[in-house]
Amino acid sequence: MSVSGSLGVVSRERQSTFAGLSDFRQMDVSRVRTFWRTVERIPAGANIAEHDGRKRQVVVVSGWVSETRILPDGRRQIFAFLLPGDVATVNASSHVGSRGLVALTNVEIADAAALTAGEQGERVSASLVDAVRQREERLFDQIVRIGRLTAKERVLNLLLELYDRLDAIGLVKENTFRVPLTQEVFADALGLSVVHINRTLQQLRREGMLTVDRGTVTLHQRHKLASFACYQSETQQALERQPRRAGGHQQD
Amino acid sequence: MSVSGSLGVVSRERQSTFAGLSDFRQMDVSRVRTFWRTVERIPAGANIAEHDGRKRQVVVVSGWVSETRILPDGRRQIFAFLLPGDVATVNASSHVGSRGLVALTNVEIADAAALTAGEQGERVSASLVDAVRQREERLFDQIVRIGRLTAKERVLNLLLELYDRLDAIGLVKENTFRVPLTQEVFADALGLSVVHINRTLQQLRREGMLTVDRGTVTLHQRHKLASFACYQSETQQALERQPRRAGGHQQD
DNA sequence: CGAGACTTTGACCGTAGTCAATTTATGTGG
DNA sequence: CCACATAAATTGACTACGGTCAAAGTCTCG
Repeated sequence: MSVSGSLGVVSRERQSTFAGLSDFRQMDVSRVRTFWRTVERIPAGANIAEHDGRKRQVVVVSGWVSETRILPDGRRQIFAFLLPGDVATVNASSHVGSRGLVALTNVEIADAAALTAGEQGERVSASLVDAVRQREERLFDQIVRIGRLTAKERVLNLLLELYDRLDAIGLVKENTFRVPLTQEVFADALGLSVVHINRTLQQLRREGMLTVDRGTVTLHQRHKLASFACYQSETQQALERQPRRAGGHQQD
Repeated sequence: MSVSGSLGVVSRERQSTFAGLSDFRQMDVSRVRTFWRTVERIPAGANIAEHDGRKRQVVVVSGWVSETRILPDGRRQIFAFLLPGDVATVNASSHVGSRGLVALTNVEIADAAALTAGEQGERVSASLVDAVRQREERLFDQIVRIGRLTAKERVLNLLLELYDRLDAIGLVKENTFRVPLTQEVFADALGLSVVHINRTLQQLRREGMLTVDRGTVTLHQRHKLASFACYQSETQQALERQPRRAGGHQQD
């Protein structure tokens, strides 16, 4: 008896269904057009390794990438998901035990060095610095998720983060967005087993917190979910960091 | 019936017992002496906040610091431990929900900006850049620990990391080192409960993998432990990243 | 010696893992 | 358009790792 939906299917997915450049936010569009020639295509499932010798910094233009480590005994941990606009440093080809970048969908990436070279270099460069900062901040969120949240909280928390990030690049429509991830991938990111991810999703659905249909996710009552899952959007975090005035408490 | 040992006691510890500057590694000694006047003392348990306004980068000179986040419901997650020589960026005063630096022992810190200002600035600066890189690498290790390792593995893995880091700054003698941490702190770092940390330590002791006596830890057969706990020292990681020759496999 | 912080135990519970079988996509070739 | 192959999602049964609660026991320090 089907419980009515999966988290998604990656490999067989028709490309460009969801993350075409057309959806890219303004600034990035121009940025990318200018350096279109430097864009490199990576097929789903492939590793993103350095070309010849040393490491390099790349920017995701379209598609989903995961930052992963495989343990010697086969266990796998996904550190982060990289979406269009995100930055990452490519290490060596991902040996067991070291960190690697794996394309979860068909992906387009650009070399950061190339992007910062042009005339807009200054601005792009600043943008990349910020992307790096955000990435680190998300690593901390990830640690909290797997270190201190329950399965339900982890799933919700991650989905809420993905919502915000996808929303920022225009990939959310009516509280709904595509998550081209296998439940197994989800499990490896959240430090849970596939089976448990499956059951947790079912429970969340039964409780009406979200809807999942073939890789399309809808979050209901995001505010409630956020407080339930200890989720703080990045903008909220920024606000708390800079409480303009120490006094004057406000309701809500 | 006492099982014979605790992980350690922090607050009441006589200061300077273990991490005096005298133990500091060469390069750092000179670095610190030159800027001695810029050193700031933080008492155990205190927060390390920014002084007046903006964020700043600080270097730990002596003592242990934790990078922490407190969740709205009281749960706590420790992201990392900072030892002498480590770098961190100070955010705003640690509100609930945001990241904060907490001194676990009496601590001495220096302002990174001040350190890079002097004549040796160039060299120091490079050293700091590397420290930042190492710190990030350790965040990934932390994610693997709490995401994919069992309790026993987590404890060992963390102790092995601490061993290497303390060894690098001359704070290990005969496989033994001081860990001025409460079991509760350990628990919050490893995403476990205090009770379970306690029992796990006992188990590890019974199995002869380590010895703990009043905050002094000794690891037995580090190599075996390392393989058991999926631990890779940083130097090992670096080696795998740069396999000089692809061929020529070696035994061991 | 007493107070408070830490560690240790015991009893019991529950979340999440494992294993193995089944069902449901998603495709593919004929 | 259908039969078959494969990846992914679901289920059920059972296990176990780790959490919770509460009560000692220890250690330090004033």
